[in-house]
Amino acid sequence: MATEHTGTGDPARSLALLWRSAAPAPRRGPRPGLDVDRVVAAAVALADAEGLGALSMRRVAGSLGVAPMTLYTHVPGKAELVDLMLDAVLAELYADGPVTGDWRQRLTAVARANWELFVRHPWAVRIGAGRPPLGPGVLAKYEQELRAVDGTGLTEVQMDLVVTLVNGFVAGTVRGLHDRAGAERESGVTEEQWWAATAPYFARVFDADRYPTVARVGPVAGAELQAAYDPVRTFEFGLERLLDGIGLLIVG
Amino acid sequence: MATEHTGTGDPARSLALLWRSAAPAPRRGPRPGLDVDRVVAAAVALADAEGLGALSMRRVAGSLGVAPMTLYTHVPGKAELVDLMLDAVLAELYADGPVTGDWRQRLTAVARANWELFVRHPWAVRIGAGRPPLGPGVLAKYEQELRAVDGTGLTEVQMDLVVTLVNGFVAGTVRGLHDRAGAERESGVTEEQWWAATAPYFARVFDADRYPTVARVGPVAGAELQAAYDPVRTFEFGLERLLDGIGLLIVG
DNA sequence: CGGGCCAGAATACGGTGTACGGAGAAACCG
DNA sequence: CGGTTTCTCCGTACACCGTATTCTGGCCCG
Repeated sequence: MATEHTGTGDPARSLALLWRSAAPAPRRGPRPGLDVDRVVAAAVALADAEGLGALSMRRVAGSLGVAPMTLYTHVPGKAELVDLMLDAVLAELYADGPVTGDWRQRLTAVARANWELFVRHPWAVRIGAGRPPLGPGVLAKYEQELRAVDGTGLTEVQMDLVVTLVNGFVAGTVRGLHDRAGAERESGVTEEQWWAATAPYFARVFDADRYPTVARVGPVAGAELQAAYDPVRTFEFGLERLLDGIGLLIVG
Repeated sequence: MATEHTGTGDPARSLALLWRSAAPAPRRGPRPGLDVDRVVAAAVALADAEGLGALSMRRVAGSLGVAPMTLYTHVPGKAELVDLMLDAVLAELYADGPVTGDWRQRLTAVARANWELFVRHPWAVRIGAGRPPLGPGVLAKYEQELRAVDGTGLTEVQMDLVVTLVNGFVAGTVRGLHDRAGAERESGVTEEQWWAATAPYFARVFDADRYPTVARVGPVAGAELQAAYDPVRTFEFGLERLLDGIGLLIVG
């Protein structure tokens, strides 16, 4: 499983690819049998199906029926491909139109939309986006999310901070969801099996006198959250707390 | 840059290593020139210095002056080594004693302690811990953090949820910090250089009429947050909002 | 003393991204 | 029309990765 970084390589080339504003199609030479959109779509499909760890140039090329080096005719490198993938899936957000309602409803919708996107594309949350691909998907997302907190009396800086906060919350929470799913997929061992295998040995090393609060809270939380599917419960619980806190900022 | 997963391999072996409760040292055979602690320390030092992407068995072995396969005498595999590394650094938390004060002060201290740990060990936040290494470091952390919200009137489940929420918030925010630092380290291009290279092309594709809110908010937030070092500001701002929200739950 | 145990390491294999250069197709231009 | 240029595609190679397997040599124990 790999974490990829955005924002590498030549900015001009990357932005041209993101906005599909590269030079006009060449006039000479053989007609291409492949284009950027198809490469990106194949890569997204592979990552969706098998996770970011399965995303190799060889695998993407194989799924397109071409040689690995062929991909480099269309994208400068793997990192740039990942930029393109991320921007492509972010473009799915708010495709049905902007979020509506009062500020709380709008922020709730923003959080849920992002959550659902990362559920559809688990790999997307793994991408270190310190230098986001400034493509149409990213810009549309940022625009719609800023609008969700527009007209609330927040300053521009506060608006940006709230949007960043909600995004960070969702990303962090959905990571928990995927960490569990990823561990299962990569090991082929379900959580129940893992715990069944681990618990006997854990019981041997765990000293309730040394960790009294864990001994009290752990079994109760474990029993209840196991049933309620912990990362989702965490999301719902956390979103309420976060919105309450943001509400104090907006409403006072 | 790799994201590693915790919780793989044989649970018995992993737990024995985590708690250093493996069978007594063998009596026969050559005296080991190496032990688990030294392997873990070398791996932590390498990851601290160069990030998780530089963490290969060959590199760790090289820093210890041994052949790569030698490491496998001491740890079953790379995944288990990563478990050990994570547990080792988490053991640094609250080493000076538990957090004190009222519930808000305690949670603030928990958040800050975690933030500072991840600043010291940036790689630690990259580890998908869906199946946490249940070693002394992880257990001590969980114990202290549960104590920070003990006696507040929250149920055991709520305690666990609040601890998870705060941890997720810190992890998500510090990732932003590291995403930026990581992009710079891997590309050798500072953020200013990157923006200087990107901005001219971005200006060409960016249409203010299509993204009016971004056009209004972006420059203001960018100017102010650039100076205030955005991920830290996000952390401070977000922590206040989050604590306000948790406060409504605790105090009503 | 000799056999067995054990740490260490050499070798090899299957996997990764991509540099480099060649082959062949298609367009351009004199 | 033919030579040159442009362009897509891809084979080969290299440096890197984790680790399976087997061999070597040191040390303990009966």
